Amino acid sequence: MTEARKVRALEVLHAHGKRITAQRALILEIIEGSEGHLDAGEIYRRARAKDPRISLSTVYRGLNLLQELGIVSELHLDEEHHHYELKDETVHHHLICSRCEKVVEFDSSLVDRLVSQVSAEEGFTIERVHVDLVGLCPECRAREGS
Amino acid sequence: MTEARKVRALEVLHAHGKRITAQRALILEIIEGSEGHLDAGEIYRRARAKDPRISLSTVYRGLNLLQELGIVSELHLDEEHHHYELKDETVHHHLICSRCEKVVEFDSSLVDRLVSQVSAEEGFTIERVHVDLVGLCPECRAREGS
DNA sequence: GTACTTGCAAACTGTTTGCACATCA
DNA sequence: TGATGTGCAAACAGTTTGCAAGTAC
Repeated sequence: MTEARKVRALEVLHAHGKRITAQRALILEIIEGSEGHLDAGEIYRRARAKDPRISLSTVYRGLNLLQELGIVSELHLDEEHHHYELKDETVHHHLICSRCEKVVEFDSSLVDRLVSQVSAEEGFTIERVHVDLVGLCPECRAREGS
Repeated sequence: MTEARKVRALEVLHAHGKRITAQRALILEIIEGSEGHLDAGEIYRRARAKDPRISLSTVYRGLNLLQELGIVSELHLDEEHHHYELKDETVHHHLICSRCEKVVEFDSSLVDRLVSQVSAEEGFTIERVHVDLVGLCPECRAREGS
């Protein structure tokens, strides 16, 4: 099933006249099987475990291509680097634990209401919506004591 | 009035045993009189217009200090660099024009409702909330035609 | 006077690019 | 075979740091 998404992604590559190389398939596989939200460095590290000869620039080029074709999205969860996830049909936003960095996805109709309200008030035509909530996840809060 | 905020900021500096240098005052002045949301490079450029001898590292160090003391906040409006604004008592979020890069601040009680809802559902204790809506501002939409 | 700040240059991190070689269709 | 993709090294942008000289208090 998650496998099906990878196959679909590879078809999109092919449909755009791009080659399906071992490296690209590997990058997709890693993003797929990872709860998403990895950064390029981490994808590179994991890729090297499977194929020690892959280069960091190939990872970046692969991610950029996948992004152009709409297969993955680039996130800006923190200030320092980009993170990537498989693009999903369902819109969702991110809850990020400030201690363990875990990312949980959520969606809420309140977001849509917010967008309608703000766009009506300010006259913007909204194209993209980013909602990131940062805080302690239940596990870290428990561990935290207090 | 906006002047008053700068004075207050300088007092905070002083209260923390930090010196009030011409460079720090200049950085504050620039952020103050700028509709906010400048990045370090732009602050540096404007600072040099007033004091050609200021260095980029001084700007970065100043911004980091101001941030540590809670006087300015660092934003991540786009992927590439940090932006800074004077920290305000009132919470607000950002509407960003994808064409002219203009930033409009907004707030809405729907955001608070969203936070309560999500934190109740997922068990997170929310510490920070980022809502960024990206789209065309009214002016750019008009100019755009279509 | 002395601790804090600055300017400069050099280091670092994340990301992109030029180029020769490899490779898939 | 010819267009595409890869690996490597070098280039970049944004940001940070070490150090000697300068400055606020």
